[in-house]
Amino acid sequence: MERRRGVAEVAGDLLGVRELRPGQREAMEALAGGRDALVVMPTGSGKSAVYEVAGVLLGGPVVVVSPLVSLQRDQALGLRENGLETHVLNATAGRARRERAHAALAADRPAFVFMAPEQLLRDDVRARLGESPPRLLVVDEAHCISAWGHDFRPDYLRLGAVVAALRDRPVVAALTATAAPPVRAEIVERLGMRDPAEIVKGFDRPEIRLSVRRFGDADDRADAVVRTAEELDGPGIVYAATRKDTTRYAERLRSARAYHAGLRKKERDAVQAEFMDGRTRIVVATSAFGMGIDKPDIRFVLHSHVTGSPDEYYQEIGRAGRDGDPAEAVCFYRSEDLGLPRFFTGGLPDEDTVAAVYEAVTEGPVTRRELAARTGVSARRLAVLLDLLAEAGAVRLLRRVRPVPDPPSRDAAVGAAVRLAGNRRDVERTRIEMMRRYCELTDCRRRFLLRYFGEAYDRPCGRCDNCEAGRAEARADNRTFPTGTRVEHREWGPGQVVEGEGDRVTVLFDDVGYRELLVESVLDNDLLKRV
DNA sequence: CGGTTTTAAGCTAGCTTAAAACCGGTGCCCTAGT
Repeated sequence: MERRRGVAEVAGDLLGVRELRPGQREAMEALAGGRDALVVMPTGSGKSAVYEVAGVLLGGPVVVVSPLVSLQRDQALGLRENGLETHVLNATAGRARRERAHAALAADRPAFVFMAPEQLLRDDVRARLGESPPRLLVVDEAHCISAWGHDFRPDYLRLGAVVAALRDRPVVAALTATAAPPVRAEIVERLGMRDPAEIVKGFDRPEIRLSVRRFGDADDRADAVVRTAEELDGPGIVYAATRKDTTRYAERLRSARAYHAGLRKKERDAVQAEFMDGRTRIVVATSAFGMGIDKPDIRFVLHSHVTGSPDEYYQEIGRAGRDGDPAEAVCFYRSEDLGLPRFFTGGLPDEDTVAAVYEAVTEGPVTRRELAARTGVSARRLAVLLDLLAEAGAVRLLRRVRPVPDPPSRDAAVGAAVRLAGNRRDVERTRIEMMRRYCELTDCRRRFLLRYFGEAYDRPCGRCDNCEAGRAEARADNRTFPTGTRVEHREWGPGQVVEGEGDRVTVLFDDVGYRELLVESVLDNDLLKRV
Protein backbone atom coordinates (compact mmCIF):
# COMPACT_ATOMS: atom_id res chain seq x y z
CA MET A 1 0.00 0.00 0.00
CA GLU A 2 0.91 3.62 -0.39
CA ARG A 3 1.30 3.93 3.34
CA ARG A 4 4.42 1.76 3.20
CA ARG A 5 6.11 4.00 0.69
CA GLY A 6 8.27 6.71 2.14
CA VAL A 7 7.75 10.43 1.89
CA ALA A 8 10.85 10.81 -0.27
CA GLU A 9 9.73 8.18 -2.73
CA VAL A 10 6.26 9.63 -3.20
CA ALA A 11 7.64 13.14 -3.43
CA GLY A 12 10.09 11.98 -6.08
CA ASP A 13 7.40 10.27 -8.16
CA LEU A 14 4.89 13.06 -7.78
CA LEU A 15 6.97 16.19 -7.98
CA GLY A 16 10.04 14.89 -9.73
CA VAL A 17 12.32 16.28 -7.04
CA ARG A 18 15.01 14.32 -5.30
CA GLU A 19 15.50 16.71 -2.47
CA LEU A 20 12.91 18.22 -0.19
CA ARG A 21 13.25 21.71 1.23
CA PRO A 22 13.72 22.34 4.93
CA GLY A 23 10.50 21.66 6.77
CA GLN A 24 8.78 19.89 3.90
CA ARG A 25 9.78 16.37 4.87
CA GLU A 26 9.02 16.99 8.52
CA ALA A 27 5.54 18.29 7.67
CA MET A 28 4.81 15.48 5.23
CA GLU A 29 5.88 12.82 7.72
CA ALA A 30 3.83 14.29 10.53
CA LEU A 31 0.68 14.40 8.40
CA ALA A 32 1.23 11.01 6.74
CA GLY A 33 1.71 9.57 10.21
CA GLY A 34 -1.69 10.92 11.26
CA ARG A 35 -0.50 13.94 13.23
CA ASP A 36 -1.95 17.44 12.78
CA ALA A 37 0.53 20.03 11.56
CA LEU A 38 0.81 23.81 11.51
CA VAL A 39 3.18 24.79 8.75
CA VAL A 40 4.56 28.31 8.40
CA MET A 41 6.73 28.60 5.31
CA PRO A 42 7.23 31.31 2.69
CA THR A 43 5.15 31.19 -0.48
CA GLY A 44 7.00 29.43 -3.23
CA SER A 45 8.72 27.06 -0.83
CA GLY A 46 6.42 24.18 -1.63
CA LYS A 47 3.57 24.29 0.84
CA SER A 48 1.19 22.59 -1.55
CA ALA A 49 3.69 19.76 -2.05
CA VAL A 50 3.28 19.08 1.66
CA TYR A 51 -0.39 18.22 1.42
CA GLU A 52 -0.08 16.60 -1.99
CA VAL A 53 2.40 14.03 -0.71
CA ALA A 54 0.59 13.61 2.61
CA GLY A 55 -2.73 13.10 0.82
CA VAL A 56 -1.28 10.46 -1.47
CA LEU A 57 0.34 8.66 1.47
CA LEU A 58 -2.86 8.78 3.52
CA GLY A 59 -4.57 7.29 0.49
CA GLY A 60 -7.92 9.05 0.79
CA PRO A 61 -9.85 12.17 -0.12
CA VAL A 62 -8.48 15.57 0.90
CA VAL A 63 -10.48 18.76 1.47
CA VAL A 64 -8.46 21.91 0.88
CA VAL A 65 -10.01 25.07 2.30
CA SER A 66 -8.71 28.05 0.36
CA PRO A 67 -9.93 31.65 0.62
CA LEU A 68 -10.32 32.74 -3.00
CA VAL A 69 -12.00 31.02 -5.90
CA SER A 70 -9.25 32.17 -8.26
CA LEU A 71 -6.66 30.69 -5.92
CA GLN A 72 -8.52 27.40 -5.76
CA ARG A 73 -8.45 27.15 -9.54
CA ASP A 74 -4.71 27.85 -9.72
CA GLN A 75 -3.96 25.35 -6.99
CA ALA A 76 -6.10 22.65 -8.57
CA LEU A 77 -4.38 23.25 -11.90
CA GLY A 78 -0.97 22.81 -10.27
CA LEU A 79 -1.99 19.49 -8.74
CA ARG A 80 -3.48 18.25 -11.98
CA GLU A 81 -0.16 18.87 -13.67
CA ASN A 82 1.29 16.42 -11.18
CA GLY A 83 -1.27 13.86 -12.28
CA LEU A 84 -3.58 14.18 -9.29
CA GLU A 85 -7.37 14.14 -9.27
CA THR A 86 -8.82 17.54 -8.31
CA HIS A 87 -12.23 19.16 -7.93
CA VAL A 88 -13.24 22.73 -7.20
CA LEU A 89 -16.47 23.36 -5.34
CA ASN A 90 -17.99 26.85 -5.36
CA ALA A 91 -21.12 28.78 -6.18
CA THR A 92 -20.60 28.43 -9.92
CA ALA A 93 -20.53 24.63 -9.73
CA GLY A 94 -23.59 23.03 -11.31
CA ARG A 95 -25.24 19.86 -10.13
CA ALA A 96 -23.01 17.58 -12.22
CA ARG A 97 -19.74 19.10 -11.04
CA ARG A 98 -20.97 19.09 -7.47
CA GLU A 99 -21.88 15.40 -7.70
CA ARG A 100 -18.46 14.51 -9.11
CA ALA A 101 -16.79 16.27 -6.19
CA HIS A 102 -18.95 14.48 -3.67
CA ALA A 103 -18.30 11.16 -5.37
CA ALA A 104 -14.58 11.79 -5.07
CA LEU A 105 -14.99 12.55 -1.37
CA ALA A 106 -16.88 9.31 -0.87
CA ALA A 107 -14.30 7.19 -2.68
CA ASP A 108 -11.32 5.53 -1.08
CA ARG A 109 -8.57 7.09 -3.16
CA PRO A 110 -6.55 10.29 -3.08
CA ALA A 111 -8.54 13.16 -4.57
CA PHE A 112 -8.26 16.84 -3.73
CA VAL A 113 -11.40 18.95 -3.37
CA PHE A 114 -10.87 22.71 -3.08
CA MET A 115 -13.47 24.96 -1.49
CA ALA A 116 -13.90 28.19 0.48
CA PRO A 117 -15.01 28.03 4.14
CA GLU A 118 -18.49 29.25 3.15
CA GLN A 119 -18.85 26.17 0.99
CA LEU A 120 -17.69 23.81 3.72
CA LEU A 121 -20.29 25.33 6.06
CA ARG A 122 -23.21 24.63 3.73
CA ASP A 123 -25.63 22.15 5.27
CA ASP A 124 -25.58 19.82 2.28
CA VAL A 125 -21.78 19.77 2.12
CA ARG A 126 -21.52 19.08 5.85
CA ALA A 127 -24.07 16.29 5.56
CA ARG A 128 -22.13 14.63 2.75
CA LEU A 129 -18.88 14.97 4.65
CA GLY A 130 -20.59 13.46 7.67
CA GLU A 131 -21.33 10.33 5.66
CA SER A 132 -17.79 10.06 4.32
CA PRO A 133 -15.26 12.24 6.10
CA PRO A 134 -12.06 13.18 4.28
CA ARG A 135 -8.78 11.64 5.37
CA LEU A 136 -7.06 15.03 5.47
CA LEU A 137 -8.39 18.54 5.90
CA VAL A 138 -6.09 21.33 4.81
CA VAL A 139 -6.61 24.99 5.67
CA ASP A 140 -4.47 27.01 3.30
CA GLU A 141 -3.70 30.68 4.06
CA ALA A 142 -4.67 29.78 7.61
CA HIS A 143 -3.87 33.25 8.96
CA CYS A 144 -7.24 34.24 7.43
CA ILE A 145 -8.84 32.57 10.45
CA SER A 146 -7.57 35.32 12.70
CA ALA A 147 -7.38 38.10 10.09
CA TRP A 148 -10.85 37.65 8.60
CA GLY A 149 -12.80 35.35 10.90
CA HIS A 150 -13.83 37.93 13.47
CA ASP A 151 -15.62 40.28 11.13
CA PHE A 152 -15.17 39.90 7.41
CA ARG A 153 -15.66 36.19 6.80
CA PRO A 154 -17.04 34.64 9.98
CA ASP A 155 -17.25 31.13 8.53
CA TYR A 156 -13.49 30.98 9.08
CA LEU A 157 -14.23 30.70 12.80
CA ARG A 158 -16.51 27.70 12.31
CA LEU A 159 -14.12 25.37 10.50
CA GLY A 160 -13.18 23.77 13.80
CA ALA A 161 -16.81 22.95 14.57
CA VAL A 162 -17.13 21.18 11.22
CA VAL A 163 -14.06 19.08 11.96
CA ALA A 164 -15.26 18.27 15.47
CA ALA A 165 -18.64 17.07 14.20
CA LEU A 166 -17.17 14.50 11.81
CA ARG A 167 -17.51 10.84 12.72
CA ASP A 168 -13.93 9.96 11.80
CA ARG A 169 -11.76 12.92 12.48
CA PRO A 170 -9.47 13.84 9.58
CA VAL A 171 -5.85 14.80 10.02
CA VAL A 172 -5.76 18.60 10.05
CA ALA A 173 -3.10 20.71 8.34
CA ALA A 174 -2.92 24.50 8.59
CA LEU A 175 -0.61 26.30 6.18
CA THR A 176 0.43 29.94 5.94
CA ALA A 177 3.37 32.11 4.99
CA THR A 178 3.00 34.60 7.83
CA ALA A 179 1.81 34.02 11.38
CA ALA A 180 3.10 35.58 14.58
CA PRO A 181 2.89 33.41 17.72
CA PRO A 182 -0.57 34.61 18.85
CA VAL A 183 -1.93 34.00 15.35
CA ARG A 184 -0.48 30.47 15.40
CA ALA A 185 -2.05 29.87 18.79
CA GLU A 186 -5.42 31.04 17.53
CA ILE A 187 -5.23 28.83 14.43
CA VAL A 188 -4.50 25.79 16.60
CA GLU A 189 -7.29 26.62 19.01
CA ARG A 190 -9.96 27.56 16.49
CA LEU A 191 -9.35 24.49 14.34
CA GLY A 192 -9.28 22.26 17.39
CA MET A 193 -5.89 20.88 16.36
CA ARG A 194 -4.51 18.15 18.61
CA ASP A 195 -0.88 18.30 19.62
CA PRO A 196 0.10 19.64 16.19
CA ALA A 197 3.62 19.52 14.84
CA GLU A 198 4.59 23.19 14.48
CA ILE A 199 6.92 23.63 11.57
CA VAL A 200 8.14 27.18 11.12
CA LYS A 201 10.78 27.72 8.46
CA GLY A 202 12.38 30.49 6.49
CA PHE A 203 10.85 33.58 8.04
CA ASP A 204 13.89 35.68 7.28
CA ARG A 205 13.99 37.12 3.79
CA PRO A 206 17.48 38.62 3.69
CA GLU A 207 17.18 39.53 0.00
CA ILE A 208 14.59 42.18 0.89
CA ARG A 209 16.14 45.47 1.98
CA LEU A 210 14.01 47.24 4.56
CA SER A 211 13.63 50.98 4.94
CA VAL A 212 11.22 53.61 6.17
CA ARG A 213 10.95 57.23 5.09
CA ARG A 214 9.14 59.56 7.38
CA PHE A 215 7.13 62.60 6.31
CA GLY A 216 5.20 65.43 7.89
CA ASP A 217 3.49 66.70 4.77
CA ALA A 218 1.14 64.51 2.72
CA ASP A 219 2.09 66.03 -0.65
CA ASP A 220 5.81 65.62 -0.01
CA ARG A 221 5.18 62.02 0.77
CA ALA A 222 3.14 61.42 -2.38
CA ASP A 223 5.89 63.02 -4.49
CA ALA A 224 8.49 60.80 -2.87
CA VAL A 225 6.46 57.66 -3.51
CA VAL A 226 6.13 58.55 -7.20
CA ARG A 227 9.80 59.46 -7.55
CA THR A 228 10.96 56.28 -5.82
CA ALA A 229 8.73 54.04 -7.91
CA GLU A 230 10.08 55.67 -11.09
CA GLU A 231 13.70 55.35 -9.97
CA LEU A 232 13.58 51.71 -8.97
CA ASP A 233 14.05 49.06 -11.64
CA GLY A 234 11.93 46.07 -12.40
CA PRO A 235 8.36 45.09 -11.63
CA GLY A 236 6.92 46.43 -8.40
CA ILE A 237 3.85 46.88 -6.26
CA VAL A 238 2.78 50.15 -4.64
CA TYR A 239 0.28 49.57 -1.84
CA ALA A 240 -2.15 52.40 -1.16
CA ALA A 241 -4.69 52.86 1.59
CA THR A 242 -7.83 53.60 -0.40
CA ARG A 243 -9.24 52.85 -3.81
CA LYS A 244 -9.08 56.52 -4.71
CA ASP A 245 -5.38 56.63 -3.86
CA THR A 246 -4.62 53.70 -6.17
CA THR A 247 -6.09 55.68 -9.08
CA ARG A 248 -4.27 58.87 -8.12
CA TYR A 249 -0.88 57.19 -7.98
CA ALA A 250 -1.47 55.10 -11.09
CA GLU A 251 -2.21 58.29 -13.05
CA ARG A 252 1.09 59.83 -11.98
CA LEU A 253 3.21 56.78 -12.78
CA ARG A 254 4.33 55.47 -16.14
CA SER A 255 3.41 51.87 -16.91
CA ALA A 256 1.27 51.55 -13.85
CA ARG A 257 -2.29 50.37 -13.31
CA ALA A 258 -4.62 50.55 -10.37
CA TYR A 259 -6.08 47.45 -8.74
CA HIS A 260 -8.77 47.20 -6.09
CA ALA A 261 -11.88 45.21 -5.28
CA GLY A 262 -14.21 47.86 -6.73
CA LEU A 263 -13.08 47.21 -10.29
CA ARG A 264 -14.98 44.90 -12.59
CA LYS A 265 -13.69 41.36 -12.48
CA LYS A 266 -12.61 41.56 -16.11
CA GLU A 267 -10.45 44.59 -15.42
CA ARG A 268 -8.90 43.07 -12.32
CA ASP A 269 -7.96 39.96 -14.24
CA ALA A 270 -6.51 42.06 -17.04
CA VAL A 271 -4.35 44.12 -14.67
CA GLN A 272 -3.06 40.99 -13.01
CA ALA A 273 -2.32 39.28 -16.33
CA GLU A 274 -0.47 42.33 -17.66
CA PHE A 275 1.59 42.54 -14.52
CA MET A 276 2.45 38.86 -14.64
CA ASP A 277 3.70 38.96 -18.23
CA GLY A 278 5.48 42.30 -17.92
CA ARG A 279 3.23 44.56 -20.00
CA THR A 280 2.52 46.56 -16.85
CA ARG A 281 5.52 47.36 -14.70
CA ILE A 282 3.78 48.61 -11.57
CA VAL A 283 0.52 47.71 -9.90
CA VAL A 284 -0.86 50.31 -7.49
CA ALA A 285 -3.21 48.37 -5.25
CA THR A 286 -5.18 48.14 -2.07
CA SER A 287 -4.73 45.06 0.08
CA ALA A 288 -6.97 43.21 -2.40
CA PHE A 289 -3.91 42.50 -4.54
CA GLY A 290 -1.42 39.84 -3.66
CA MET A 291 -2.78 36.60 -2.34
CA GLY A 292 -2.00 33.96 -4.92
CA ILE A 293 0.35 36.25 -6.85
CA ASP A 294 3.49 34.23 -7.29
CA LYS A 295 5.66 36.39 -9.50
CA PRO A 296 9.29 35.65 -8.70
CA ASP A 297 10.93 38.84 -9.99
CA ILE A 298 9.09 41.57 -8.10
CA ARG A 299 11.87 44.02 -7.26
CA PHE A 300 10.09 46.41 -4.92
CA VAL A 301 7.08 46.78 -2.68
CA LEU A 302 6.35 50.36 -1.61
CA HIS A 303 3.78 51.33 0.98
CA SER A 304 2.39 54.80 0.37
CA HIS A 305 0.56 54.36 3.65
CA VAL A 306 1.40 52.25 6.67
CA THR A 307 -0.49 48.99 7.30
CA GLY A 308 -2.43 48.18 10.46
CA SER A 309 -0.01 45.54 11.72
CA PRO A 310 3.44 44.06 11.17
CA ASP A 311 1.62 40.87 10.18
CA GLU A 312 -0.01 42.58 7.22
CA TYR A 313 3.18 44.44 6.35
CA TYR A 314 5.37 41.34 6.29
CA GLN A 315 2.79 39.47 4.26
CA GLU A 316 2.76 42.23 1.65
CA ILE A 317 6.50 42.86 1.37
CA GLY A 318 7.05 39.08 1.27
CA ARG A 319 5.84 39.19 -2.33
CA ALA A 320 9.13 40.82 -3.37
CA GLY A 321 12.32 39.01 -4.29
CA ARG A 322 11.03 35.47 -4.40
CA ASP A 323 13.70 34.64 -6.97
CA GLY A 324 16.27 35.36 -4.27
CA ASP A 325 17.67 38.47 -5.99
CA PRO A 326 17.77 41.76 -4.08
CA ALA A 327 14.51 43.65 -3.61
CA GLU A 328 13.36 46.80 -1.83
CA ALA A 329 10.60 47.23 0.78
CA VAL A 330 10.07 50.90 1.53
CA CYS A 331 7.41 52.24 3.84
CA PHE A 332 6.48 55.91 3.39
CA TYR A 333 5.24 56.85 6.80
CA ARG A 334 3.15 59.63 8.32
CA SER A 335 1.96 59.10 11.86
CA GLU A 336 -1.50 60.38 10.81
CA ASP A 337 -1.84 57.25 8.64
CA LEU A 338 -2.48 55.15 11.71
CA GLY A 339 -5.97 56.68 12.00
CA LEU A 340 -7.34 54.56 9.17
CA PRO A 341 -6.38 51.16 10.63
CA ARG A 342 -7.74 52.41 13.95
CA PHE A 343 -11.00 53.21 12.23
CA PHE A 344 -11.09 49.72 10.70
CA THR A 345 -10.85 48.07 14.11
CA GLY A 346 -14.39 49.37 14.57
CA GLY A 347 -16.43 50.23 17.63
CA LEU A 348 -17.86 48.04 20.36
CA PRO A 349 -21.10 46.18 19.72
CA ASP A 350 -24.23 47.87 20.97
CA GLU A 351 -25.35 46.25 24.25
CA ASP A 352 -29.05 46.46 23.45
CA THR A 353 -28.53 44.68 20.14
CA VAL A 354 -26.49 41.90 21.78
CA ALA A 355 -29.20 41.59 24.43
CA ALA A 356 -31.93 41.39 21.78
CA VAL A 357 -30.06 38.62 19.95
CA TYR A 358 -29.45 36.72 23.17
CA GLU A 359 -33.10 36.91 24.19
CA ALA A 360 -34.24 35.73 20.78
CA VAL A 361 -31.98 32.71 21.15
CA THR A 362 -33.24 31.82 24.64
CA GLU A 363 -36.70 31.29 23.20
CA GLY A 364 -35.40 28.07 21.69
CA PRO A 365 -33.36 26.68 18.80
CA VAL A 366 -33.53 29.02 15.84
CA THR A 367 -31.87 29.32 12.44
CA ARG A 368 -29.69 32.27 11.64
CA ARG A 369 -32.13 33.36 8.98
CA GLU A 370 -35.04 33.42 11.44
CA LEU A 371 -32.88 35.17 13.98
CA ALA A 372 -31.91 37.86 11.50
CA ALA A 373 -35.57 38.39 10.58
CA ARG A 374 -36.70 38.53 14.19
CA THR A 375 -34.02 40.92 15.46
CA GLY A 376 -33.59 43.01 12.34
CA VAL A 377 -29.82 42.56 12.53
CA SER A 378 -27.96 42.03 9.25
CA ALA A 379 -26.59 38.56 8.56
CA ARG A 380 -22.98 39.65 8.81
CA ARG A 381 -23.44 41.62 11.99
CA LEU A 382 -25.42 38.75 13.46
CA ALA A 383 -22.63 36.29 12.70
CA VAL A 384 -20.16 38.49 14.59
CA LEU A 385 -22.46 38.84 17.61
CA LEU A 386 -23.21 35.12 17.71
CA ASP A 387 -19.51 34.27 17.66
CA LEU A 388 -18.99 36.61 20.61
CA LEU A 389 -21.92 35.09 22.52
CA ALA A 390 -20.62 31.60 21.77
CA GLU A 391 -17.14 32.54 22.95
CA ALA A 392 -18.72 34.05 26.05
CA GLY A 393 -20.22 30.62 26.73
CA ALA A 394 -23.84 31.73 26.32
CA VAL A 395 -24.99 30.09 23.09
CA ARG A 396 -24.15 27.06 20.99
CA LEU A 397 -23.85 27.32 17.24
CA LEU A 398 -24.94 24.02 15.78
CA ARG A 399 -27.18 23.83 12.75
CA ARG A 400 -29.53 25.97 14.74
CA VAL A 401 -28.48 28.49 17.33
CA ARG A 402 -29.51 27.53 20.86
CA PRO A 403 -28.70 28.52 24.43
CA VAL A 404 -26.20 26.45 26.42
CA PRO A 405 -27.77 23.99 28.94
CA ASP A 406 -27.31 26.17 32.00
CA PRO A 407 -27.18 29.63 30.44
CA PRO A 408 -25.78 32.73 32.12
CA SER A 409 -28.12 35.64 32.79
CA ARG A 410 -28.81 38.04 29.99
CA ASP A 411 -26.68 40.76 31.54
CA ALA A 412 -23.81 38.40 32.25
CA ALA A 413 -23.86 37.08 28.68
CA VAL A 414 -24.04 40.54 27.14
CA GLY A 415 -21.33 41.85 29.44
CA ALA A 416 -19.01 38.97 28.60
CA ALA A 417 -19.61 39.32 24.86
CA VAL A 418 -18.95 43.06 24.86
CA ARG A 419 -15.86 42.55 27.02
CA LEU A 420 -14.48 40.00 24.55
CA ALA A 421 -15.06 42.40 21.67
CA GLY A 422 -13.29 45.10 23.66
CA ASN A 423 -10.29 42.86 24.35
CA ARG A 424 -10.01 41.95 20.72
CA ARG A 425 -10.11 45.60 19.70
CA ASP A 426 -7.49 46.50 22.31
CA VAL A 427 -5.17 43.74 21.09
CA GLU A 428 -5.73 44.93 17.53
CA ARG A 429 -4.76 48.46 18.56
CA THR A 430 -1.55 47.25 20.16
CA ARG A 431 -0.65 45.65 16.82
CA ILE A 432 -1.14 49.06 15.19
CA GLU A 433 1.20 50.42 17.86
CA MET A 434 3.78 47.79 16.93
CA MET A 435 3.61 49.05 13.36
CA ARG A 436 4.16 52.58 14.60
CA ARG A 437 7.19 51.37 16.50
CA TYR A 438 8.54 49.66 13.41
CA CYS A 439 8.28 52.92 11.48
CA GLU A 440 9.83 55.04 14.22
CA LEU A 441 12.54 52.51 15.06
CA THR A 442 16.18 53.56 15.17
CA ASP A 443 17.41 50.00 15.60
CA CYS A 444 17.70 47.10 13.12
CA ARG A 445 14.32 46.72 11.40
CA ARG A 446 14.74 43.08 10.44
CA ARG A 447 15.55 42.11 13.99
CA PHE A 448 12.43 43.90 15.17
CA LEU A 449 10.18 42.17 12.65
CA LEU A 450 11.68 38.71 13.13
CA ARG A 451 11.41 38.93 16.88
CA TYR A 452 7.81 40.01 16.45
CA PHE A 453 7.29 36.73 14.59
CA GLY A 454 9.01 34.82 17.36
CA GLU A 455 12.33 34.24 15.61
CA ALA A 456 15.59 34.54 17.50
CA TYR A 457 17.74 37.17 15.78
CA ASP A 458 20.58 38.83 17.67
CA ARG A 459 22.92 40.58 15.29
CA PRO A 460 21.88 43.60 13.23
CA CYS A 461 21.04 42.56 9.67
CA GLY A 462 23.16 45.03 7.71
CA ARG A 463 20.43 45.36 5.07
CA CYS A 464 18.07 47.95 6.46
CA ASP A 465 18.32 51.74 6.50
CA ASN A 466 19.17 51.85 10.21
CA CYS A 467 21.95 49.28 9.92
CA GLU A 468 23.38 51.08 6.90
CA ALA A 469 23.36 54.38 8.79
CA GLY A 470 25.22 52.74 11.66
CA ARG A 471 22.36 53.30 14.08
CA ALA A 472 21.75 49.64 14.93
CA GLU A 473 23.96 47.91 17.42
CA ALA A 474 24.47 44.34 18.49
CA ARG A 475 22.37 44.28 21.59
CA ALA A 476 22.07 41.38 23.90
CA ASP A 477 18.76 40.22 25.22
CA ASN A 478 17.62 41.83 28.40
CA ARG A 479 19.04 39.57 31.10
CA THR A 480 16.18 39.87 33.56
CA PHE A 481 13.52 39.01 30.98
CA PRO A 482 15.06 37.21 27.98
CA THR A 483 13.03 36.67 24.79
CA GLY A 484 10.55 33.86 25.22
CA THR A 485 10.26 34.17 29.01
CA ARG A 486 6.75 33.59 30.34
CA VAL A 487 5.78 36.43 32.65
CA GLU A 488 2.86 37.58 34.72
CA HIS A 489 1.84 41.22 35.07
CA ARG A 490 -0.21 42.29 38.06
CA GLU A 491 -2.71 44.15 35.92
CA TRP A 492 -2.39 42.64 32.45
CA GLY A 493 -2.06 38.98 33.38
CA PRO A 494 0.11 36.34 31.70
CA GLY A 495 2.28 36.99 28.67
CA GLN A 496 5.50 36.25 26.87
CA VAL A 497 8.53 38.42 26.24
CA VAL A 498 8.79 39.25 22.53
CA GLU A 499 12.03 41.13 22.76
CA GLY A 500 14.07 42.72 25.43
CA GLU A 501 17.03 45.01 25.13
CA GLY A 502 18.65 47.60 27.28
CA ASP A 503 16.21 48.97 29.79
CA ARG A 504 12.94 47.95 28.15
CA VAL A 505 11.11 44.83 27.11
CA THR A 506 8.15 44.21 24.83
CA VAL A 507 5.69 41.67 26.15
CA LEU A 508 2.84 40.04 24.29
CA PHE A 509 0.09 39.63 26.87
CA ASP A 510 -2.47 36.90 26.25
CA ASP A 511 -5.40 39.24 26.90
CA VAL A 512 -4.25 42.77 26.18
CA GLY A 513 -1.77 42.42 23.32
CA TYR A 514 1.68 43.98 22.91
CA ARG A 515 3.03 46.31 25.60
CA GLU A 516 6.41 47.94 26.02
CA LEU A 517 7.66 48.11 29.60
CA LEU A 518 10.53 49.80 31.42
CA VAL A 519 12.31 47.03 33.28
CA GLU A 520 13.45 49.16 36.20
CA SER A 521 9.99 50.54 36.74
CA VAL A 522 8.15 47.20 36.65
CA LEU A 523 10.70 45.71 39.04
CA ASP A 524 10.48 48.64 41.48
CA ASN A 525 6.72 48.40 41.60
CA ASP A 526 6.69 44.62 41.61
CA LEU A 527 4.42 44.67 38.57
CA LEU A 528 6.04 41.98 36.44
CA LYS A 529 7.49 38.65 37.44
CA ARG A 530 8.77 35.53 35.74
CA VAL A 531 6.55 32.50 36.04
C1' DC B 1 -8.96 58.86 13.37
C1' DG B 2 -8.01 62.01 9.56
C1' DG B 3 -8.77 63.79 4.82
C1' DT B 4 -12.04 65.66 1.70
C1' DT B 5 -16.21 67.63 0.34
C1' DT B 6 -20.39 70.07 1.28
C1' DT B 7 -23.10 73.32 3.69
C1' DA B 8 -23.56 77.34 6.62
C1' DA B 9 -22.24 81.55 8.50
C1' DG B 10 -20.35 85.97 8.22
C1' DC B 11 -19.98 90.27 6.13
C1' DT B 12 -21.88 92.87 2.81
C1' DA B 13 -23.98 91.05 -2.85
C1' DG B 14 -20.29 87.33 -4.31
C1' DC B 15 -16.20 86.21 -1.64
C1' DT B 16 -13.70 84.03 2.73
C1' DT B 17 -13.65 81.16 6.51
C1' DA B 18 -15.75 77.94 9.80
C1' DA B 19 -18.50 74.14 10.98
C1' DA B 20 -20.62 69.97 9.76
C1' DA B 21 -21.19 65.84 7.19
C1' DC B 22 -19.22 62.08 4.96
C1' DC B 23 -16.13 58.45 3.75
C1' DG B 24 -12.67 54.85 4.12
C1' DG B 25 -10.60 47.42 2.96
C1' DT B 26 -10.51 42.60 2.29
C1' DG B 27 -14.82 37.86 -0.73
C1' DC B 28 -17.67 34.36 -0.38
C1' DC B 29 -22.73 33.12 -1.71
C1' DC B 30 -27.28 33.37 -3.98
C1' DT B 31 -31.02 35.31 -6.72
C1' DA B 32 -33.19 37.85 -10.25
C1' DG B 33 -33.22 39.61 -14.60
C1' DT B 34 -30.90 39.83 -19.34
